[in-house]
Amino acid sequence: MTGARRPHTGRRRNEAAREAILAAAAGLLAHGEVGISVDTIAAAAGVGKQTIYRWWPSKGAVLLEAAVAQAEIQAPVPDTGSLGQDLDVFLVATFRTVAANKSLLRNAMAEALRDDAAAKVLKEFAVSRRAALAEILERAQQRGVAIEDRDLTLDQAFGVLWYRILFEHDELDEQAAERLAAALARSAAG
Amino acid sequence: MTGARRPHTGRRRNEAAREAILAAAAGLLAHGEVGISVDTIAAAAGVGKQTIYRWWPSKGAVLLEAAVAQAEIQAPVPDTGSLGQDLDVFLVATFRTVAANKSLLRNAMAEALRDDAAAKVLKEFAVSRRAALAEILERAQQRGVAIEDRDLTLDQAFGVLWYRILFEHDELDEQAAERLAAALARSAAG
Amino acid sequence: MTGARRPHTGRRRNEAAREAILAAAAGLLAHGEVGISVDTIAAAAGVGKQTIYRWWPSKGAVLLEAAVAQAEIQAPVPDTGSLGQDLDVFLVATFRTVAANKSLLRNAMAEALRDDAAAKVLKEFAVSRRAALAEILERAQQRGVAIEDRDLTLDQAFGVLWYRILFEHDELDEQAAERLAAALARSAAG
Amino acid sequence: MTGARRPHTGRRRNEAAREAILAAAAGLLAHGEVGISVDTIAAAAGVGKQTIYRWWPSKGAVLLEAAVAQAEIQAPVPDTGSLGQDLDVFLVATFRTVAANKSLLRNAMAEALRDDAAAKVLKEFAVSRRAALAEILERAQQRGVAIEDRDLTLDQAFGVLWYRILFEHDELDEQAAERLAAALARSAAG
DNA sequence: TTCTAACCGAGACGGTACGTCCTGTCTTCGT
DNA sequence: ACGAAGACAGGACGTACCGTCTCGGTTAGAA
Repeated sequence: MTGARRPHTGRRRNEAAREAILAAAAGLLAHGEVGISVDTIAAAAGVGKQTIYRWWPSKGAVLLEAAVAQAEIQAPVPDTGSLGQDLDVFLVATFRTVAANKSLLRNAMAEALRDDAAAKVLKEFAVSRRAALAEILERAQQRGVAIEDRDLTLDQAFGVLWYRILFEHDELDEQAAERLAAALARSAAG
Repeated sequence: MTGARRPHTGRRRNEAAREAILAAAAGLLAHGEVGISVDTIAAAAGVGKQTIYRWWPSKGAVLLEAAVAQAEIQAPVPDTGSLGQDLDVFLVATFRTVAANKSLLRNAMAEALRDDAAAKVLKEFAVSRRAALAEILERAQQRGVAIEDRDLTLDQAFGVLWYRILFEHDELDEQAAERLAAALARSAAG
Repeated sequence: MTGARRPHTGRRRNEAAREAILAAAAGLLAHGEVGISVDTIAAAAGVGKQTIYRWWPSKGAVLLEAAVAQAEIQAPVPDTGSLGQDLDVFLVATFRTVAANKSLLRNAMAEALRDDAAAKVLKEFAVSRRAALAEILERAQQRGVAIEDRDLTLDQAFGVLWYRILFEHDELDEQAAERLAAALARSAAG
Repeated sequence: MTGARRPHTGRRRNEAAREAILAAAAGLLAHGEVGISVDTIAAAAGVGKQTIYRWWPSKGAVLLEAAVAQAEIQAPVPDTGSLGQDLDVFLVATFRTVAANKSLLRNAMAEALRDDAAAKVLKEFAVSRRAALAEILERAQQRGVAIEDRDLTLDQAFGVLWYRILFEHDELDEQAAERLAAALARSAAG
């Protein structure tokens, strides 16, 4: 990765360097490494360490930004007209993405637990994901479906997700997503 | 803490030293410290570093064992004859203990994500807590209550718990426990 | 000593740090300490331990370099026209310097016996001192004085010196130097 | 070496254990090892560490005693009636023994430089060797040979010996011994 | 056009923690 | 009382990493 010679951009920020850093970080995170060091990221990106610290406040912040950028789910919020189906589509897509980025997300959480700047990024990510699911519930309510406890429903969805990411005791496959969707539909619109 | 002179026990393991180490580790964990070092633990316990490494494979393993020992919930599995009530009692007690040990559990997870030995201890802890809740559901089934998906119900309970421990976006109070208990009762015995 | 703030030198080696390390090491050596630790040197020099290990292969190598730099005798090779007088002047000066640095030299030898890198430095020092004395003998030969066995004469001079440094059974004063000079003159130019 | 089962001797000191310790220490010393630890000696001797510390004040003391016992030269003080011949015989025998135990003696000196108890043993050894050579000179004097400076002559002999042991710049063979003997004869009885 | 300020790769630096090794002491259990 | 075994407190070792700093070089845009 070091080989990619980037042209200097004079006194403007070098966007290519920024991308190389995030790419290198994402690569190391996804690879499941545990002790990722700044030197390693810098070397993998072919970048000086200072270039990292010029733009991010700490190692954790870089890793988190890389993780979030990587895990950013393309899954658009579905709108099938049925709460059950919306939940199912959303969760199946979410589980799929998460399963593909599991070690990255575990690493992200590990960083967030030690680094406030990283925690902030992870929380923003979580908030944006919650908003997507909240929209689905919101629409159902507007259609007249009674939702018992919206926040708790969101916690249950993402709680199960993160619990399985972190404890690895059970699968993160399509079937798991569908069962969770069904349970949430029962519980929310009890 | 260093002052506590312990009698040597010759060529048998010194149980007092073991306890001093776990107590020191638990104290530091509970205090919410983030960068707990082995030297700090050793100094606080009045112990040589080697005595820690003689009995635990890594720093994470000590911290986890200390955390688990500390968080080990006394809450006996309730048996009120009603699933809803059992869930309520169990979760209220669990939330209370967890709230009192939140930073300890966050630290524990941080260690577990970096250290396999620590992860093992945390998983054993999780398994034992799941077993307690599983017993409640089991008894309900034996009383004829139809439980839709037992494992998923357990994941929902502990998922919400850990999600709130780690993301700190919402309370871990009695009311939250009761709302979760109600939702689980609806969802499980739909 | 720690207080002496040194300016950073960017990516070039910081010569001031190098000197601070050698000065700190020499200070500890001269003080007659026996168990000099790298941490102690680093602390005394106001330097990180890694800065020592970046430039020296081992503790012994630093200590030896410091010892040699310190003991490097200013005594210029005398040229009085008489072998006996040259020997006398050289040995008196050498004995004086050695006596003033005895514990430093003992420490240096202790390191050299345990550390190959240190041994190398000590040997280079010994070679340079031998060369100085050899020059005196050489000049005497050119003047027509018959030297029986030059290498052995050198060994006798430095042998007596080190023997007294290490075994401390006898003085290293001016009188001793003069008696040795006389004996060597007798023996060499027998 | 551990295998050699020794019978317990009840409450009397076990002489076999003492010998096993010295033998193990001598073995390690002769082998040229540099970082000889007490555990290593104890294990090689099939002995508990405490058994070593019960009888010797420090690691260095054991090693030195072992070294001295090993190097103890059998060479009886010769009495040929001629100073030159006596010196020759004595030094040739001494050099031979020393050459065979060089790394042992280097190790011994390394210990002595760090351990006072060891230094004491080494000095006693040196004194006894000096006494042997002094006897030769004494007898020559009684025969009417004028000895210029007896102590210095002793220093020259043992100085050259130790200098070559420690700096390893030249041989310790028979020829070296003979040349030294000749030089000393010239120098002493100038 | 020249100057200068911000960027970049590189890597040394002070400092903290790691996990290992060793010393000399202490205690148990067996002879 | 002694011996084998080995845990213990303490402390040094050499390595890894963090975040800061400076160097020497490049380029964009202000003077």
